[in-house]
Amino acid sequence: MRILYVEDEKFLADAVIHVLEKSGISVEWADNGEDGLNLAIKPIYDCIILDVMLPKMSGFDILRHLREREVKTPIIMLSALSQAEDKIKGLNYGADDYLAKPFKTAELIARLQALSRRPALQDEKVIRFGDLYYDKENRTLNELDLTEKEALLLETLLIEPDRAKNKEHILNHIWGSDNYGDDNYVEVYVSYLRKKLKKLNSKVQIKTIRNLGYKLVYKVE
Amino acid sequence: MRILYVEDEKFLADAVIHVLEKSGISVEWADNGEDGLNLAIKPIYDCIILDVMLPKMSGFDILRHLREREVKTPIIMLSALSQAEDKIKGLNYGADDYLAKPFKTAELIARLQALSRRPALQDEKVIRFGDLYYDKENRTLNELDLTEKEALLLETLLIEPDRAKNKEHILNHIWGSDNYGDDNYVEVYVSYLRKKLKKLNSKVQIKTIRNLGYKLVYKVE
DNA sequence: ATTGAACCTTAATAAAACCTTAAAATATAT
DNA sequence: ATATATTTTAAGGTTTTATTAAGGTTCAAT
Repeated sequence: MRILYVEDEKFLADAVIHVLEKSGISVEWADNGEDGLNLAIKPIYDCIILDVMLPKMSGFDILRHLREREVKTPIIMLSALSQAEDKIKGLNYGADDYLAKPFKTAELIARLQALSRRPALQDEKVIRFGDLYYDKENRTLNELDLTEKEALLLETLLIEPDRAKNKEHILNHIWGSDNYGDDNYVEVYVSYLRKKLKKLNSKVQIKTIRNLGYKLVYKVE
Repeated sequence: MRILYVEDEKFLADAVIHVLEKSGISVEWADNGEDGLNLAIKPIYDCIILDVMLPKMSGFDILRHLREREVKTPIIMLSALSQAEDKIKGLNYGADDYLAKPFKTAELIARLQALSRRPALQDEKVIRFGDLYYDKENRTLNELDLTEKEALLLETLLIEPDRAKNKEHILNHIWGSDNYGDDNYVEVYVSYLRKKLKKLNSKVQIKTIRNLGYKLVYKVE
């Protein structure tokens, strides 16, 4: 997935771009409204994320120009003002979604994926996450081979990596929804996968959220 | 699109319904607050339009009840009073839009469409309050993990944060209504949650209102 | 000031949830 | 057919969280 991100706060932009790229989303960045509009016109993006308050030209203005020229790229507006009024204004001008600042990047990713319909990463041959490099085709994680179930577990966790997955979800994904397997299956394979992550000296870990599920985290200290 | 319209002025209602249906919007009508609430609870509407002044139960009351039960259907408030105060009140209680009477039906339709366009905006995964950032999905509060019960307590307090919740209410919300637990459960978890707020250096506090309950406050000095 | 009720905090115990390991069963390759 | 790898099962251990209980503090009424 390839997106355009128009945002003038460099600090925020850096952080967001970092996370998005980690999730396999390729990001182009413009730090003002004019550049943003010029890029946005090109029909190469799967989605455009527009901050409202921008130098030279506001997000609303860009939005209006784009819709006037019938550029159909899905657009998500970002604004510090969570007022319903602003929300309405953006949506009336033809934005597809609206997110109030500050927002959780997981939320942004979820909405990007909702808009782009096809669950990203799904058909990628290779998935990067943190210092990990998973090759689906060869079922290798960095220099280690994974078994089938280990690989399926990893793939499950790599779909929307910021979202925790519960055991039932994982069971369905690996053993099929008919099979009402034991939670212990999951625990065992989480344990196996953790062992391999450790062996790789990866900074990626599988975090347990009690009663809720598991998720991948990239430990940056 | 299917909507619920709660309005006691029959003459107005007829006219509005007529225009909406002509635009392909299917409308159900309730002419008083009580019926309105009973219908509104059903998660089958794309939007609910609430008049403020209603027999038996005001639009604000309906709104409050709905948000308390975590009904996420988008809501548009209608009021003869275009007072800014009323608008703020409605939006604070969780209305998504506000329209002053008299209004043009074209305006209403535009707003209905704006609201229905947004994809699943209603199910917020993240709740902000003051300097707090609660991520329901990952059960994190800013950078800290919460346990299940802590999270449930916080969620309870975050529903209509301006209203104090008494211990019984909290017990029901966390331990279920059948369980007639000890008030001390609540006190213990309030204490735990306070400890985490302190650790976060948050300006949000849990205020005790003796004999009445607890509420969140955002301390701005 | 004294008192009792409501509330707070903390620590211990109990109960779940989760983790790990290894043996048994099954599948796969040689 | 045998060896090897993987999956399933099972058991026991570890950790986290929930509950209980006890003693302390605050508050408001007298």
